[in-house]
Amino acid sequence: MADKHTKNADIIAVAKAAKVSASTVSRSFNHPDLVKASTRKKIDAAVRRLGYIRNRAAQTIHGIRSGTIGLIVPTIDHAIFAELVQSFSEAVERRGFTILLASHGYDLQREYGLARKMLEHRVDGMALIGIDHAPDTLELLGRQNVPTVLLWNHADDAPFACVGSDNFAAGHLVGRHIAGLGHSRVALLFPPLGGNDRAAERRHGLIAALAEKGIEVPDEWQLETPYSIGAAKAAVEMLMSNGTLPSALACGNDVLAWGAMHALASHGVAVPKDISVTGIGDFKGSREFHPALTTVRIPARQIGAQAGETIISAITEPDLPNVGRLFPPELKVRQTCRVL
Amino acid sequence: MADKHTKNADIIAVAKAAKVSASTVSRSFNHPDLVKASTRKKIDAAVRRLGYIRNRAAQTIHGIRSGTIGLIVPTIDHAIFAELVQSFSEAVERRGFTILLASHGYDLQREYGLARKMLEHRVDGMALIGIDHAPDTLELLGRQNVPTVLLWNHADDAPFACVGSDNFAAGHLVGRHIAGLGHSRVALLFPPLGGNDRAAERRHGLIAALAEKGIEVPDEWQLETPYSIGAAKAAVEMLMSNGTLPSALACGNDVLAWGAMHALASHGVAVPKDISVTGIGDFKGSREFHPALTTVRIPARQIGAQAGETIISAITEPDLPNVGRLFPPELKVRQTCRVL
DNA sequence: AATAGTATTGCAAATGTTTTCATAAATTGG
DNA sequence: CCAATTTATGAAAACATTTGCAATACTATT
Repeated sequence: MADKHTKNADIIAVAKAAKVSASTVSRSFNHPDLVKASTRKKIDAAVRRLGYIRNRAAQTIHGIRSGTIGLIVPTIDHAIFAELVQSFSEAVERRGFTILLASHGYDLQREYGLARKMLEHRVDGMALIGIDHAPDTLELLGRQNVPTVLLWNHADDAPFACVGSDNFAAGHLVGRHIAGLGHSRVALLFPPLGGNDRAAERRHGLIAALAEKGIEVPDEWQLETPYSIGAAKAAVEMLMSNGTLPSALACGNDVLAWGAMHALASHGVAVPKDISVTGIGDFKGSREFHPALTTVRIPARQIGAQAGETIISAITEPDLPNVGRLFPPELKVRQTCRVL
Repeated sequence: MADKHTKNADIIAVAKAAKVSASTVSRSFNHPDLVKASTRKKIDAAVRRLGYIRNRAAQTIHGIRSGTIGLIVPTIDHAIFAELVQSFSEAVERRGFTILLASHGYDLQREYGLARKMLEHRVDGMALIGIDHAPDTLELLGRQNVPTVLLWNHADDAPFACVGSDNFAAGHLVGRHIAGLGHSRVALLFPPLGGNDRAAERRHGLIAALAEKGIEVPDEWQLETPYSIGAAKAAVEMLMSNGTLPSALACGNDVLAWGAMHALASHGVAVPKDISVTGIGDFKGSREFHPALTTVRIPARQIGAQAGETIISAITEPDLPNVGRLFPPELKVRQTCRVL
């Protein structure tokens, strides 16, 4: 163990140890071709001997990039964003960037505060989930002129480049599928819509598709629960105890659908024989579920990876136009729906 | 929109706009009680007008804390660490810190590189998963004298404070439970053990408990698959097609158990009638699963939250001894095991 | 009204780098 | 072997802050 009271080495200590100037040390890191091989060797030796670690903060105040990207998500807790965070982080890591991560719990005002904090850290770019944000947040990001990308949802008129799917279309896809199968008595299980434009649009799309076939969802079949297996299960158990079941249950995402299916299974209600169930998302595990979940695929890994590429290129090539990308949702018909 | 070529305001611009010196502006942020209320007002107005955002990089090179904590996990992809990351991040956010997040995919050499990068960013503290790390990593952290906490696993002789559970005990708990139920023909489903001391210890504990009852696990029943529902399902399907089934299947974690149960269900093998299944972890959803999964609870949220507290206090009160905390694993007997 | 004390502010140095410019050293061509 | 290049290095300024110290402006006390 090095003794505790030694200041950690700085570039000047290295310079002294290698008997060169600080400039040379700096150059040997940033433009190695400009320094003689033998000097570089001496420097490398000194670096190792002293355990020197460069100070990015000091670089950053020169306008050099901080090498960090701010990522603010509603939550990391669930399957929902874990995959996205993972693939996004892998993509930016590959280019030498590191992620500053924070979550706001679907509170867009907290999101603003977090965005500010990330700007204080001088992140080189920002990634947010969804298109709807507090006006403050949008103005802040615009004014500070930080490359920004919006993930998970997509719209042409969004305030920044979007990399995501069309959530209205995703909802519409399930709605049309269910209606097409002949279901008219359908229940909805969605999360609270506040601060969650993705869920809101899915729901709109779903209801719109049903309406096109003249189907309406009665109030008592419009269930709302937080994104959690436990809450979904409880909600569906409540539904079961309250009289007649619908013939189909459309869930706002796969996690909700899993919870619903567990509830149904433990009460001996067979899927799809007695009731059809759909999710949205196609999370890992939905295909393997028994019965395999009919859902709409929103390719989280691809979105995360692409978003990483997009933000990196916005950072490293600021002159290129910063275009987003739409990953169209895709209906995955599996085993949880039957024709009526 | 502000015009793009205006430099973002710095503290001097604010000072000019408020007709005071930069020192006063700085003081008004850091020691507001030292500046007259009226001056503070002028400054605040200028800050708002110019959209000034403090530059933490510049503060950091003064030895002021960066306000960031490095968190390096094997992966964020699965349920496994998502909950932990979430609760850890909430805990440190509450104290005004932000997380720098990276993942190494169970490659401890990559972990070293990531740790280095985080040190370049001058994180105020570091959190790693597990106790085993590359010697380089340990030496680096020790030498740089960065408060460090090890998550998820626990040992008294660990190189840094641990906040986690006893994974050997966790494995032992299931082993004893299964053996106690009269099972002697048991199969194991575990992830690759390289770079994963948690899984390795669970497995040891499990095998030790079985051995105490004279039970051995034949080679062909020692299954290994990555942590994924899909891979687990495939492995168990393979197992089913290869002759006789064991009477119990002990899985290295709940995700693996879910995959196994889906495989069994889709082949009409009833749990627990035809085969008993156990997990480890007690992830969200395991209790709601149908049938409810018998597993060992490792309280991810508590561990994450406590680890957050621990690292913060190690940072803000460096003189206090940096002690960890053990969350003992707890057997959750539910519906997936039967007595033989 | 003068003094002592306190509250407020500004100046300048310091933090750890990078970079521009200038200088010194080495190499090349004749 | 000298001049002309080219290559390698160092000095100093710059980056955006904070802070110790000194100076100034108040307030209260007599």
